[in-house]
Amino acid sequence: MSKEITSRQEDYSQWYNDLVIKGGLADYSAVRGCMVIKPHGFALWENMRDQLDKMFKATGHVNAYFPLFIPKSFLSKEAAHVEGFAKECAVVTHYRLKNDPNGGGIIVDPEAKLEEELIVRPTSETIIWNTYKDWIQSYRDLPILVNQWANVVRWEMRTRLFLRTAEFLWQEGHTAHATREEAIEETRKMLDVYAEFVEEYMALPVIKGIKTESERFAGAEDTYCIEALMQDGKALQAGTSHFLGQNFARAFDVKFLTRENKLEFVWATSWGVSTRLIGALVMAHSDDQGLILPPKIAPLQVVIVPIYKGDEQKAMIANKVSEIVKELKELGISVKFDDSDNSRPGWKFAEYEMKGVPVRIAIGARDLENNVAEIARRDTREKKSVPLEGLAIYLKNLLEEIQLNMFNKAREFRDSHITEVNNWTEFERCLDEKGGFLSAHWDGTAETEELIKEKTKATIRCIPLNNNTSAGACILTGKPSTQRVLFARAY
RNA sequence: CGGGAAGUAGCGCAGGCCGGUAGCGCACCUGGUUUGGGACCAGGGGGUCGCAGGUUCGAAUCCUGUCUUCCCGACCA
Repeated sequence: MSKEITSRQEDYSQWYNDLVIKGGLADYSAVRGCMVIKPHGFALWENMRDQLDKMFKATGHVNAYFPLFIPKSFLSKEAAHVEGFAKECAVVTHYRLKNDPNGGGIIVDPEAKLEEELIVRPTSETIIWNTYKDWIQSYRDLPILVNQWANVVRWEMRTRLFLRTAEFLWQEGHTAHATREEAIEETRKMLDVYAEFVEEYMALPVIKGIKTESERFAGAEDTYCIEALMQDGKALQAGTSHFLGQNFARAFDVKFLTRENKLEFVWATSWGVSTRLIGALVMAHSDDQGLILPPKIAPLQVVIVPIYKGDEQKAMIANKVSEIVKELKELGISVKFDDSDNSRPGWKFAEYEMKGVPVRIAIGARDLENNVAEIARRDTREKKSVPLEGLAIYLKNLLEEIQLNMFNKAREFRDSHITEVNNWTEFERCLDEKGGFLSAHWDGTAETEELIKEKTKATIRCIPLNNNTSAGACILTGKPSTQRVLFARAY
């Protein structure tokens, strides 16, 4: 039992680390702040990526690829942008190594200094808008709807597997439009795509909202976001979509001729989700036995474990299982028959639970006699004997039910953790004792927001879209407020 | 970048105070018995003790430096 998981109650952070590592998603690497995404974790990312990619294509986007390196001068062209990212950039200063003449091994060749340093991209707005300048002359060139799947680097002080690493994988969409309205529409559309993906495929309910000025992306006019709630009551930003206005067009001088032959700056958006979503998935759904993955993106949906005495029984079971496997595959269900002799059934049960496989089938000689199999679902840990006749259809339905159940469970948790609070005492107590989102009035100033953050570590996660306006008094200052916003401690 | 903890076999750890040439559990290999919730017996392989210096006849152990990781803060997706 070398693989025990720290319980959530004992140490939530350690529980998370245990799940990621023992669930086979990722490992620490020899490189500071960087992780190795292992096959199981990468398969999960591939499933997420493939579905998102489909959704991007369905909304008219195409993929492209821009350089990993960004000339230093590019980054400084948009003032807010450089200020936001300057503190966490990896910088390439040289292009060659050589043998140390003093015998100290390989050193950086001091003569191979770059004329202009290169920044390893923390995001690609600058290199992309520098490129778009050449792509855009007239309104006929618009819109440009490009996405790229890439890695980016942000030199973080403190890292956590998937949630915050120095290098991470993501997609970044960068679009260019002729009008403000169209760009805003794009920004909102992609937020909807993210929300749909996260809710439908990751079974994770989100709140769509808009960020306050202080939480806004560096260089954006507006940042929209989807916020999810983790089991420990902390919020996690699951995706962002930015309306960039004409900020980058101005910085990179990207103008186009309108139908009326007037020269105007282009309107921009950018939007992204990252491997951080995997962290959200783990923290939102899993339990003390291991990962719980939603069927729609689980790398493996069904595992079959044979239980047998002797080769004869094993062969009989394998024979029956091959029929089941065939039927499941015909229904598009991914399935693995684990007939390895290396470990016993109980060990396999625990292992697949750890890895979050949604459904396990155990089948032994006794089951064959009765024409049944034991079906265990990961989300509720229920076990049930089910007739082999019609098993594939049963499993298809079960997978759908698990997907739905996971979403409903997460939504109930989320909904029961949005608390309206109306005075400061309540605010502090609710934050400490209950956690989750606090719906409260705020006077709309960055100063108050900052003060609340200093006092409680809670930030304004977002102003929900379609928020009801209601007159009230700021939770801290008592000044007049027109609407409630959502506060939470966050990852 | 501050504060704490830790690096000894693939993994988890003991040994360290008091220096004498490294051990336990799991995993691994061979053979056998097993198989409905992490099997058992017997035999076996594997470690210049994170790295670099220093003290010493002798260093996992003492000293200095350094790297890495985890936890808690400041910064952030």
